[in-house]
Amino acid sequence: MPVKKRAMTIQDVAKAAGVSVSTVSRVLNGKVDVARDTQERILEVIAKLGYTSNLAARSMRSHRKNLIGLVVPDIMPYSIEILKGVNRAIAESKFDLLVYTTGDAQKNGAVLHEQHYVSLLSNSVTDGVIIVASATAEFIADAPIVAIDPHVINPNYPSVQGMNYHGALEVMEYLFGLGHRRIGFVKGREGNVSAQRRFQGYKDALEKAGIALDETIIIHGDFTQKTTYKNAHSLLASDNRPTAIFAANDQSAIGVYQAAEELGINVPNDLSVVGFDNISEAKYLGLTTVDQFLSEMGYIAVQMLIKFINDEPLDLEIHKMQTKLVVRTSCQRLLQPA
Amino acid sequence: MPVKKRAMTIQDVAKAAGVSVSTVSRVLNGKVDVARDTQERILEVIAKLGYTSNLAARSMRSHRKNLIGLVVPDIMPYSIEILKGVNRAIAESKFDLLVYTTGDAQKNGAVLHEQHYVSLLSNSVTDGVIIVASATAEFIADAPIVAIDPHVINPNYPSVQGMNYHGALEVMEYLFGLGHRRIGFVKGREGNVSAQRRFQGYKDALEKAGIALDETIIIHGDFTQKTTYKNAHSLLASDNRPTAIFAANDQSAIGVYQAAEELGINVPNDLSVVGFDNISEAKYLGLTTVDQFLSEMGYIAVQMLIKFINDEPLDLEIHKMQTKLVVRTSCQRLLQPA
DNA sequence: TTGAAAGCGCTAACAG
DNA sequence: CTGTTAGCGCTTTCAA
Repeated sequence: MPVKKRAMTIQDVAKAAGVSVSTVSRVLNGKVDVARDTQERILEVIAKLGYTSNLAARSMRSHRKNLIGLVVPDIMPYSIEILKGVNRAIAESKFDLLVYTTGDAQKNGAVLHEQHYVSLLSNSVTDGVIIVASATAEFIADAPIVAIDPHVINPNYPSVQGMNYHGALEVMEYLFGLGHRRIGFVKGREGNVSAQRRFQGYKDALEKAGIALDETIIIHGDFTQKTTYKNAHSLLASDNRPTAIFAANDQSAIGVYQAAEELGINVPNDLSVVGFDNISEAKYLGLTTVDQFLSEMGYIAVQMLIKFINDEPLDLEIHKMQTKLVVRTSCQRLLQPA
Repeated sequence: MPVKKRAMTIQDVAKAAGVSVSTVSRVLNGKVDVARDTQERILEVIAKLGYTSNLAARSMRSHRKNLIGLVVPDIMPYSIEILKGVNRAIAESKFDLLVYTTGDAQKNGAVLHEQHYVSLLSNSVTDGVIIVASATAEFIADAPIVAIDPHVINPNYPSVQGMNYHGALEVMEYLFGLGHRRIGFVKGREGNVSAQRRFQGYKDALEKAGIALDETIIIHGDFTQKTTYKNAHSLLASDNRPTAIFAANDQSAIGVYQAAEELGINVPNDLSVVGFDNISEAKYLGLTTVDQFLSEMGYIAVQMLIKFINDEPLDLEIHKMQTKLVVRTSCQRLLQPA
């Protein structure tokens, strides 16, 4: 059976210490204008009673809570990667972290509720909130907001974004450098900004290299392994097969890998496969992945948010991180076309 | 620049809709006794204004918050594994999740503060809390508590525990079945209950098999790769080398693996290595791991907690999961002694 | 240096 | 059906 004692209030402490609630409150908040012995007595009582102040009540009256909120759609590989970076920054700061999730983006009729969760935290309990992969454009909030990898970009609040476009250019250049000319692409989820950026990078790289876009070597996908696996078969089985395939994310890359394997096509000997993102087992399959440093994004977002909370200007270092660290390509595993 | 509009209150809504705050509150809480058109008007205003109720204020008055708290020391592989299971259960429930962490177990002078965080959530904002890998024995809390894998077991509140002892027995039996007789052990962190249980399982299994405990093939460790790597060298290099090594966790197993590799000892051909836990890259190194199903523990803990919150009895199914699912050994990779 | 008292935004009786 | 009112536990003036 769970413990269900009634929680103590500041009143209980006051009574036990024989003082008024306001005096206890002063001690609690480290105010200096309390007599030494009163202070000690109160602290003793607090310790003995195991009293902890009520977050809700406290948040309601005072402004600074030393708490940062993070709203994520779920705890899946993508969010987890970001969480790791956020955690690191939190550990280094004097803020604690409150992660809010419904466990499933779809649970309560989706996107509509993002605003809800943000205000839930920001208006009450936290000093600021970070929101991951949001599709909402505008937020009403008491406290500062930083968005990570938002699906739609709004100039009204700051965000940390993956370098999708430039990452894609880099990958293509690397493939060109290896001698590939016929490079297929697996598209990401329809309407997703990151996916669009990656595709744009692919197309622009082709154009710059003077290679015509060949629609027949473009595979439709939705960031899932399964869809790509299904959609990749016919292209891989045909004579039309490209020498390399660039997938919009690592899951898609795995899908290609599985389809290839089933058809007896060896990766990477017969076919080079690169995938964006680096959060799945793709790397263990010998696939090349483009690391977007999701966790860096989380780390940076916290730093930015803390600056905002403290009303400090964003310094150069953070800007640099923002633009430099977020993408790094690691293509060691790719081979030249057969 | 972050958005910093003043947050709306229920008063603003009431004013805008031309009703009293209590009427708005009723609509907000889905009470039935509100006229159709009043209701609609209020909902419209709420939507237009983008109003969201203040968590802190709401929590203070009403008892049911539909929110479950989870207190974790940090967001590291161990906690993440549990988080995944918690997330799954949350997604299936009508509760949302609030994860609280300081980012680093050591940040504020450690263990002392667990009680603090628990009451922080449980006394105010959540309907119940799950606490991971706690070292605290007693909790004072308003709401129900469930502990996951506590370092010290207290009969006063329920906990979900990994089957450390039985898992260890299973591993040993499997190794015996393969013909191993000289089986080394890498100990876990000193004073950790799980580590002790695993070691006890090792010892008891030996005894049951009529094999004397050989202290010389026991390696000291602390659950880290590095320590084990350092400590394993001399044993692996000696003639005394066992045919199999059972490590208290996966990190330790990796440490053994690295040391072995460096000495030109092939795993698993020359030496079988099994590790408890299954959250690191151990599996990709071809090491055998004992899956404790950390994520299952998280899943179960949420289910238990929800039962407590709803004052429902724990049903058989949960009990079964509690005792049956938590450990599964998967030893396919182990070979017979050379 | 301390206490009394006024709310923070909200919900829940209690009247009407 | 709706408004008035009394707090929830806390911080923060304002007085003493």
